[in-house]
Amino acid sequence: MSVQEALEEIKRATAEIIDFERIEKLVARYYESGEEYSVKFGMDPTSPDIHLGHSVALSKLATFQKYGGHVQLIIGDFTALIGDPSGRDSTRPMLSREEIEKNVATYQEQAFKILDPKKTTVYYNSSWLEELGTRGVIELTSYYNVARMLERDDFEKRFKGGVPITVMEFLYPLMQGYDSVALKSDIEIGGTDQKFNLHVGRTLQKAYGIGKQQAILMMPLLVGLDGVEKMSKSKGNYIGVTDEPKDLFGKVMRISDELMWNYYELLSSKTNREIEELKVKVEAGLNPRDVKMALAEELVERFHSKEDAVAAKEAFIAQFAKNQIPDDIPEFSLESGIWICKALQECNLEPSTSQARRDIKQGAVRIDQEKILDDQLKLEAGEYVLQVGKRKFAKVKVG
RNA sequence: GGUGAGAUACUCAAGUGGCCAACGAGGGCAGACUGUAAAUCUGCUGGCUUUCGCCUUCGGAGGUUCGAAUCCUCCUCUCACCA
Repeated sequence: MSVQEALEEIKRATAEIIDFERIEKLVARYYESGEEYSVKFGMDPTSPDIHLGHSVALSKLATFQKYGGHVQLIIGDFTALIGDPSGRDSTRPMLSREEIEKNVATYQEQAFKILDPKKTTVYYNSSWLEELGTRGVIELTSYYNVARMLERDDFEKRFKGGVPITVMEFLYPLMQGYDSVALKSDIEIGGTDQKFNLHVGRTLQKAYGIGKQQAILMMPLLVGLDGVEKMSKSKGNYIGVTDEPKDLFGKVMRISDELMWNYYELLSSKTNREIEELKVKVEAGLNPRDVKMALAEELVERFHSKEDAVAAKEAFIAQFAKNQIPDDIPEFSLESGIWICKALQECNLEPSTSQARRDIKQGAVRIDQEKILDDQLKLEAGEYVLQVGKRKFAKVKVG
């Protein structure tokens, strides 16, 4: 792979790059002399739930690792105590030590499913921020002024809107920036929402005179399953990295064809050339479904295993292409003569008997593949497979 | 602190005494069509096996009334303007 191609891949799907010339030089130098450069990425262990959106930056880091980048993975255990104000309309609640430590463990585990451990060094920013001391903090704060701090979008909105901003929150970007000073990072990656913080790192590197300024590479926010809003837990449009293989596979299959390419660029480890080839094939008549399946398979393999990926794919084809009943469905024992609506509720297929009635009327309920329309039906002794819609199944033993 | 406006289901938002389990939109679920895609069309979207019935719900607590989401009182919270 040529330097040019490597750079193209680094640039792929980025939202914005500051000082790309520097990245060009670093990569070129690696190709000439094999000398590595450092790529910094900070993870704030503030939430226990990680979804694909969080893995976008990690995927980009993995790309850098292919082309001479050594990753500085910073666990923001100290800054998590403060809470990143980015994109927030109010002060973040502080987390306890225990919560943070628990999150750190999950984050690290997930990160190394994507990153090459041989080309990664993990740092805890408490290790230098804690010993900075009051004197150090005061020095740090002298390098930035209030007007510039208030320029940032979210602060400006809050300030104008009369929503309180604590002085502590001013410290957050300074400390994240100081990480870049401490580690003398060459490049830093972050989401577009990190723009301000990333710039502070650049500014501080200059102020402290470490002899270089980091290039900045910003990744766009991943769009969720609905294809509109950014992926987030609270919107319910997320794909969790700890989702079961089948769920993960199924969720990826539910994204639109358009969005699929976006996911490919942001998440897949495929090269630009490979992705281009896929696009050409689809143009030529290949069913986009098959391309989507390949993506689903890749992601399941990344977060679980090769075997899980193959199994998930087979199960998917059996269930949806061949209309077979999946084999790992939950089983329940029920009493003879139970009302069908009650049974559906008992098996967690329906939230209420009222909802069950409505679904039966609409022909959404099947017993052993046979559609039923009688909402007064009672189940006699025997074994049945109950189904609601295309995705919800339960095996029941009546009697 | 003063004045005014507001709080309705997952979200936005109608409704100002009975026709209200509550218009409409979005979202969600389901059906048709499909590739579990998108788009489109259709239905549903509080609970309860007496389902043209019963019960609970319109910020909270009381009250008026045969009857209240709607009127009155107090409370809580949000927003706007003024100071």
